[in-house]
Amino acid sequence: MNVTIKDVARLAKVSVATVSRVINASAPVRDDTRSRVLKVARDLRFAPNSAARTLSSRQASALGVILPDLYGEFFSELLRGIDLEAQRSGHALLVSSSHHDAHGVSVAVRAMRGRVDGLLVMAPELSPAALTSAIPDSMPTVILNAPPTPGAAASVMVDNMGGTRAVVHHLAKLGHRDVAFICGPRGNSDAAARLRGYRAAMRSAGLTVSQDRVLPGDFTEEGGWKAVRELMARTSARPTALVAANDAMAVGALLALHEANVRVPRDISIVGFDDIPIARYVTPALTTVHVAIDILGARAASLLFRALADPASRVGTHREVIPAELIVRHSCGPPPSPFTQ
Amino acid sequence: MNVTIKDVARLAKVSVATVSRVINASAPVRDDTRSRVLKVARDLRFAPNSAARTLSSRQASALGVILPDLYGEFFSELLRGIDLEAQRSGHALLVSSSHHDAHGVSVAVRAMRGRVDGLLVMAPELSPAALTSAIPDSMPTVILNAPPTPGAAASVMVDNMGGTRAVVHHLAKLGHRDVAFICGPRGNSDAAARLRGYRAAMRSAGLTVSQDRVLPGDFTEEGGWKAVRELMARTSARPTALVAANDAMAVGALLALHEANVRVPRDISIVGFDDIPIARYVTPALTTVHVAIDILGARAASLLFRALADPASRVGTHREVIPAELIVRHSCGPPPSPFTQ
DNA sequence: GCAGAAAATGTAAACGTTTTCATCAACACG
DNA sequence: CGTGTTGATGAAAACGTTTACATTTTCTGC
Repeated sequence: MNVTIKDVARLAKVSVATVSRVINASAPVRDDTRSRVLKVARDLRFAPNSAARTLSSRQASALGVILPDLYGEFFSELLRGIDLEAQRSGHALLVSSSHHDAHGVSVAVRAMRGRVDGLLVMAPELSPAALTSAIPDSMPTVILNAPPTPGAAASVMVDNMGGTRAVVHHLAKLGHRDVAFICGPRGNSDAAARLRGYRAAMRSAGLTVSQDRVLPGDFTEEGGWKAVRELMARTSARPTALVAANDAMAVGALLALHEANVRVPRDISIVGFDDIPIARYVTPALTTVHVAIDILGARAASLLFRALADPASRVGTHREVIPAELIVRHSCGPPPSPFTQ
Repeated sequence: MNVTIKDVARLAKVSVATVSRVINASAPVRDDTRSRVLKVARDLRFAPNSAARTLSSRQASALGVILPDLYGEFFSELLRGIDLEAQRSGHALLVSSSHHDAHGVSVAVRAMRGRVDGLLVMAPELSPAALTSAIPDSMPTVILNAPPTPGAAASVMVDNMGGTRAVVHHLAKLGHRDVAFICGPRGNSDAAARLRGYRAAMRSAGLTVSQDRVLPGDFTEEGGWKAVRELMARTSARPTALVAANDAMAVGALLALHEANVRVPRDISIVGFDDIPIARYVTPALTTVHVAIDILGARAASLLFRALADPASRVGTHREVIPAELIVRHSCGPPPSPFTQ
């Protein structure tokens, strides 16, 4: 078997309690004793067993991260931010993904019981009610990208509305009046917020949103492509600008427009959301909304640590919004003159 | 406190042993007893404490993943593959990144002691010797992207040599004779293997590699950009093709060439390695080498499970190579005629 | 050198499971 | 109607730590 604290104690001729005190610096120990213990521990390559430690101290020094998926750069950035913050305070990261429904999430949560001190949960496809019932009240939890949930200590979200609002204002300032929107998947809270932002901004710019200007989509490249194909097949006049609820769809839309020989931005303007790395490289480079995903993760982790340190802060449902910033590139221009169209 | 197995036992009027047997189906229990226990467990929302379970059964049902970084799509794909395989066999994933030196890796390894059954380690910047001393002999370990290491159960790696070889052959077939190479960071084993592949393929194509055709690089976009700038500043004739050790550098090189008004592929051909999503979207689309990173992760996890299940397979240092496939896009063409240059 | 205080160390009881071994009931067999 | 035999259950000992409490040692001031 592996070397335990008892082996160290025996060889250093002290009690296990003293070894524990040396290892954790949890109580004063005489210098000579300490160095003797340390030497034995090093020689034996002793490493405390985390399971035992967790069980005894009721402290796992680990965070659970529950994600819907791991596909694409969004999640690696998110994880990177979380990991950064977790490592600063000596916490390990237990990651579990592919949880799309309430059952999956609650299974994942149960599996984390006893291994983590708190939870970071992102479940955009779950209804608020489902989310509430999935998170355990015994464990501090921070929700990612969803409104504050009863039972959670806090929630961190992207300023979806602010982002789309900035986008629409930008287009309005360029002179666009007929701006269509490609939606994200039904039931996804980010998608819903972005649609709300679009509607609100259009209204505040004095523009109307007719029903046929809200196109269905699903956050995939193919979805954006299909939406544009459908739009192009119509006989009615086409919008002068297109707001996609995310970059992937914007990229797909760009492709479809290219195939239809519609020039961007001369004939039509297009904007995305997320600022994925690809956005910079498509032609024309995509005007979009940038969100610091790593910061989102780091803030969430840091809020969780706060809740962990201060039990009082576990009740109030704190809400934090990560700003979204308009990045102007080359996919938007003034609307084409009706006479040249 | 949280509800424990004792609470369930008390309410169901059985011993804790019986509850354990019901929960784990580890021994026969009479039907009526089982359903009584199950009902109480459900009512109490009992979830077994993993730490206690691990301590008692010496089985963590978790895998440790140690990575150098979490930056970019490579790692999310890798994690996705690992997670897929881990979830299939009910294992959790403990992820730890930002370990660039031997000390960092061994700290991470120690922190995992008692929380995981085995380790997946990727440490491209560590020397084989450092890697060997960092991995604990008490824990089955699979090495990612590095040659088989003494002490490890297995290693899974990308066919770096085969990939660059395919690239060079492709260029040679197009007629190129003067092919330069932009290296990855010094001390990185992938980078070294790709350089070796380039050298070997050049030799076998009967082409010579003069020292000034091997340009330093560092796997970053900026590194590729700088390498090309440096190349353009030279007074000597420039190569007709450029092999970058990864896509990021190829993208940077593309940018520098564009700035220098050198047309791709007419004036110079360029190839990358990795097939990152961006490769498809740059102009011209990048010819590169595709590697199924998720498969790499999944295979590694599956090898680790094998080692876990069969202690005998922990000794032989099994080695598995994930194929690398040439993807031809638009960044390569025949070399320019010397008369038109 | 001694009483008392303070510092260092030891003892043993948790922590929540799994698992070995013992017990007990039911049951088949002669 | 005893006697093995089997199947279900319980009691208690691990697992490797931390930590409250008890004990011993060392210091302080006289």
